[in-house]
Amino acid sequence: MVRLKQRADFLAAASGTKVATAAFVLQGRWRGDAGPARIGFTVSRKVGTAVERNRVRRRLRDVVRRSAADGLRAGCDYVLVGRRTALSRQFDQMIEDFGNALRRIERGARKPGR
RNA sequence: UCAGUCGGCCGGACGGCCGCUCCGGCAGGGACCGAAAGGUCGCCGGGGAGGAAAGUCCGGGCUCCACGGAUCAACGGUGCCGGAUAACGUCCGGCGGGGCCCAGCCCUUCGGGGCGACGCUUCAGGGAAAGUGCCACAGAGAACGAACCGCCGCGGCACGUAGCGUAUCGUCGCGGUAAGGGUGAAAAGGUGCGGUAAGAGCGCACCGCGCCGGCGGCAACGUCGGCGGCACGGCAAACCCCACCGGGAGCAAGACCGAAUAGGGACGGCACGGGAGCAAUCCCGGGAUCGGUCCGGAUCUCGCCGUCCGGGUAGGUUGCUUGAGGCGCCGGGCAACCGGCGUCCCAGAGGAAUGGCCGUCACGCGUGCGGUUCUCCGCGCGCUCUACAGAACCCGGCUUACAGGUCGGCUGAUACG
RNA sequence: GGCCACGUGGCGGAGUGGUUACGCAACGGUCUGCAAAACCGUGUACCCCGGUUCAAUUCCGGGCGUGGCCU
Repeated sequence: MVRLKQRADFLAAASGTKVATAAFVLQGRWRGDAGPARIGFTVSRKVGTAVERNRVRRRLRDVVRRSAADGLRAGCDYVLVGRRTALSRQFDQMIEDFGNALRRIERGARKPGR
């Protein structure tokens, strides 16, 4: 899994297509080159203490890792913004949420033409 | 055995599947990203959050800046004494003060009041006779002490009671007085006896306070004796004085590598800021330097292209974990702690690893059913299945948060001997 | 990670060791046919816990919260 690390990449992804689910918000942006898909995670301080924020990020990371082969398109950047419900939501449920969100990103990214 | 309190220690265990990161070893050949610096991608073995990692409240190491060194001033901090320590506002031991309990002693109008060994507990605990300042309201008076009501004496008035020169009461004036009332957070040594017109350290006893001296102790201080009759209210977490300590910033410190773009410098070529004018020249701007500053002035300069150079931003590498280190034994010390010997290497991330999912068990909590006088026992279900909480350069402390377990001390209750 | 400020009624915002200004808002009244404006009046606060002091919102210590800077 290639991670997003630069602040500028996060800001660019935030301007792309967004899909909200119960445990996270998925942001996607087509980067325009042939490199591998990159994933970034954002968990703000509003979510909770450092322990809870770490746990949210780790669970989301494993959600992506378990379904990475499925819907990720090369040349795209994705950012998952964690929410507090990611602490307690069923893990299988979150994997399903992620798949659905990816398909909606696909349609949404094509429709406006960018 | 149970409960409370204080202190120390621990703070889930085992297993399966899939991952992350660092170190060592083996391969050392390529592939990918990037303009470069550099980074990513194998196999095997091993390591991988805390007692608070937290708050950032103190003290250091380390790094840079300033600096020849020292002293003083300013500012900030600390504040009984001794010790521990690299250092500290921390820790240990002692001293002193306050509070509680109380053996006992003293006084008593027999109601009570004062002192108080030992014990428990608590204290940011230098100096208020160097100075300045403050002490609201109430109260007569709040800090070179003060007469409101009182109390007492003397004198005048009035002669009402009594009575024939005095007593008592009333009133006015002068004086004495800190016993009593009242105000207040605080009223100028306390209690008792004597004393007195009434009172008063006026005198005495005990206690308190101050000064001097002896003795004990490294010291803080204690104790004994004498003197003073009391002169010295509180606040320094008010200014301040005294003693001691402190240069400033912080790993986003700092070091190295280093684009793109803009800007700087040097050299070369063309051109010589804008306007008027054929031109000399005049007018209007911008920038730099000079004189301490402003105004004013003087001098130099202004564009384009190319090559090279240095600083430096993004980014990357490093700093980055062996340290006032852990564990064990022995020795010293009341203790904090110190010394010696042996042994071990024990997280190093960087949009940030140390995990995700699942199973079994232990424990706890909640709940239901059954047994049971209760305590409790058995079974089932639920819990993010665990409290507080996540290293960010590293140590020593402090403070704050914390389910539960365990060990020891003390106090109390109950049962048995 | 580090550094630094600030918490005063519903909101903004002064101030001080001794009963906290002021403005807006709210409520009640006067005025009006009804309202607005104007005028009069009322209520509501010193973030929390300890300490110093006779007395703390103020001084000191600790906690909690909010905001800013260093990139």
